[in-house]
This record gives sequence, structure tokens and C-alpha cells, in this order.
Amino acid sequence: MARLREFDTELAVARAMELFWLRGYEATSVRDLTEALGVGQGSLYAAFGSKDGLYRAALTRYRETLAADALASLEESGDARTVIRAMLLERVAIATDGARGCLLVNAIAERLPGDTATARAVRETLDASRDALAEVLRAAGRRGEIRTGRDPVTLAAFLVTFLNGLLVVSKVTPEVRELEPLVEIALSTLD
Amino acid sequence: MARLREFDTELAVARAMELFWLRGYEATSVRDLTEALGVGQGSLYAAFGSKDGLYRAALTRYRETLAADALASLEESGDARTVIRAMLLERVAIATDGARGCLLVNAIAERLPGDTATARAVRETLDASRDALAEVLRAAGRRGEIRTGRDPVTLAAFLVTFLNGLLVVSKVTPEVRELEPLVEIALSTLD
DNA sequence: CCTTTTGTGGATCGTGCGATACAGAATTTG
DNA sequence: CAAATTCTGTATCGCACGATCCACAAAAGG
Repeated sequence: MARLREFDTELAVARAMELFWLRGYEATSVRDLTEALGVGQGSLYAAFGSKDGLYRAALTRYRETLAADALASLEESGDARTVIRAMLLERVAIATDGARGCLLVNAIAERLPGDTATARAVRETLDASRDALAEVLRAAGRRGEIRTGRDPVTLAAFLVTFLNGLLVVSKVTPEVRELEPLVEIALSTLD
Repeated sequence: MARLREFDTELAVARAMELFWLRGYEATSVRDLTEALGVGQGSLYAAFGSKDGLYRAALTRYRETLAADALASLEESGDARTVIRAMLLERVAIATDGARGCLLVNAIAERLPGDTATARAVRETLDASRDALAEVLRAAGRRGEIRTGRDPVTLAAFLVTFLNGLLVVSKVTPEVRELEPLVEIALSTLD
């Protein structure tokens, strides 16, 4: 019935995500985006409505890829401690690459208060991470790998909170050697 | 020899700090600042050179007031666990007030990579916090309040990292009731 | 093949940005 | 009191911003 879209929407969102991730929302201009995406301003606005719309799409994509990766990472074989350690350090490695940190943490810092849509999206992602982690902890408790005295959900929330701290700190202290001992202390709460 | 400055520089920096803290660097315009500070643009540029200069002054002020408060908080009488718990929860209370978070965390997220001056300033502040905390832990170890098996500096770095996570999470989960159990888990690493 | 519909990139819109210029007011020195 | 110096607010600078417009291109239906 009409002309087809020429650019790959998914790819465009992926590139926009990279840019927002590295520079933040305000410091990334629509012109920066059109250049990086190889898409004219008209097409961009037709597809996403506004800079904000594209940002939300980028956030959603981040959530989905991150959730998929983290879940896959947590479903690796091995004892809970090993799996969680690997997940934490992998997230740090991603954050220190280019010193971009974590898009969600950056979004919280830059866009809150004010952007309630982002607040909701971020909160949901953190809750989902916590719940996935809690499930791993529950299973590990059943297998007797960790102590069972604590509520798995609270423990998982603690670990997610610590991870966010790690993602912040790794932006000014990217040396993994300095961060690994902190991870070990956090993991000692599983004893 | 010439006309005296009419506005209180310290007070102006304090107000600028509030604004940057609440809205972030990019989202705060120079005109916003002149209005909030009650100072004309000419005077502002004469005093601070640039928007960036004023931001750095605000960061410095934040470091100084924060360091002073935190140190005072840590020098309260009481056992280490109580003192550290109070310090963590006080920082959370400050961050959730107005959902502004922590200026340092916001600075890390919004201005890095790129602003090396801010990176250095933030890193120094985190190191200072860690060292002050390590001193408290050392003293507590000597008094037999906490277990002495761990390096106090590493333990302090863990607590600072966890605190930063708490400051991030509290921006989307401001309910202290939900955060207190996480603090207790973090404090259990002192056992 | 012609009409209709949608996508295209570039030109353009009005606005607000950070920064500067400047005329006048205030203060000190001689 | 006059000269010199600095601070004051405001007007203005050039520019980049997000958003929109639009002439043309491409695909589908009759």
C-alpha cells in the first residue's frame, strides 16, 4: 500500500542505546543520533515520535538484552556462589568497557526525579533482577550450598543493590583487581 | 581599591549545588542559576568563569559538607555497628529527600567518561570516605566489637560501594523500610 | 500505468543555550 | 573631589537544540 521503511528499526534502537549509554540523555543530540543511526530526522521522528520516545525504546532494549544475558548467566551450571560471582564481574566488565557504566544507573541519576516513565521501567527491571536472583538463591538453599537462615528475596535485593554500587564505583575505579575483594565480601553474606 | 562583591559567594555556591544536585548538570541552565542565586550573569561569570567552574565549586562544597557531616556522624559515641548503620541511613534520608540522590553519584553517571576533573574529585572523595570508615573499623576491631579477620580498608571499601548502591536504589525505592534489611545484611559482614 | 500511501533526507522553524560586551554604580586611593 | 578599578544587571552574540515541513522517491492497489 505504500513505501517500505528502509532502515532496520532494531539496529537503529541498538545504536541509539549505545549513544545514550555512553553520553547520557541530555548530552546526546538528535543530530548525533541521526548521524550514528544513518537515518534522516524525518524518518526518526516518524518512527519514534521524539527524542524521548527513542530514549524509551533504547531503555526497553537495554532491559531486554540485559535481562536475557543475566538470566542466561544465572542459569549456567555450577554452584550459586560461582554463578553469582561470574554475573557480578561480567556486569562490571560491561560497565567499565568505555567507562559507560550501566544505562539504568545512568538513567536513574540523570532523569530522576521527573521522568516517571523511566522510574517505573527501572524499578521493574531491578525487581525482575532481584526475583531471578532470589530463585537462584532458593534453589541453592535447597541444595545446601548456602545458608538458609535468610529470606532469599531480601538477600537478592541486597546483592542487586551492591551490584548497583559496584557499577557506580567501577566508573571511577575500573581496575577489577580492586573490586574483586569487595565482591567476595558481598558473597560472604551467603555463608 | 574598587567596588566590593555584593553577593555572598558561599551562599551562591550552596544554592548552585542544590540546583545541580536536583536536576543534574545539563538540565540546569545558566539562567536557572542566575535566578536561583539572585546574581546577574555578568557577576556569575566574573566569579566562576563558566558554568563548569560553578559546577566544580558546587562539587567541592558538596565534598566538604558531606565529608564533615560523615566524619561527625562516624565520631558519634556508640559501637561501630550502630554508628555505621546511622551513617548509612542518614545518607539515604538525604538522598531520598526530593529524590535528588547523591550529587557525587549523579556526577559519576552524567559526567563520566569525559570530565576528568570530576572523576578525580569523586575518586578522592570515595577514597577519603573509605579511609575514615576503615579507621572506625580498626578501632572497633581493637575494642573487639567486630571480627578482625578482614582487612579494614577492604571492608570499608565494600561498605562505601554498598552505600553507593543504596543511594542509587533509593531513588526508585525511597521506602526506608525496604532498604533497612539490606543495610542489616551489609552490616552482617562485620560479624 | 496511474493513484494512493508512506518513507526519505534536507531545509527550516522558533527557542533557549553558554558566553560576552558594555554602560553605569560603587568603592578605594591620592 | 577626581581618577582608577571592580562589580552590577541587562542586552546581545552566535550557535545548536528539538521539532516540523516538504518536495520527492518508492511501493501497492485498481
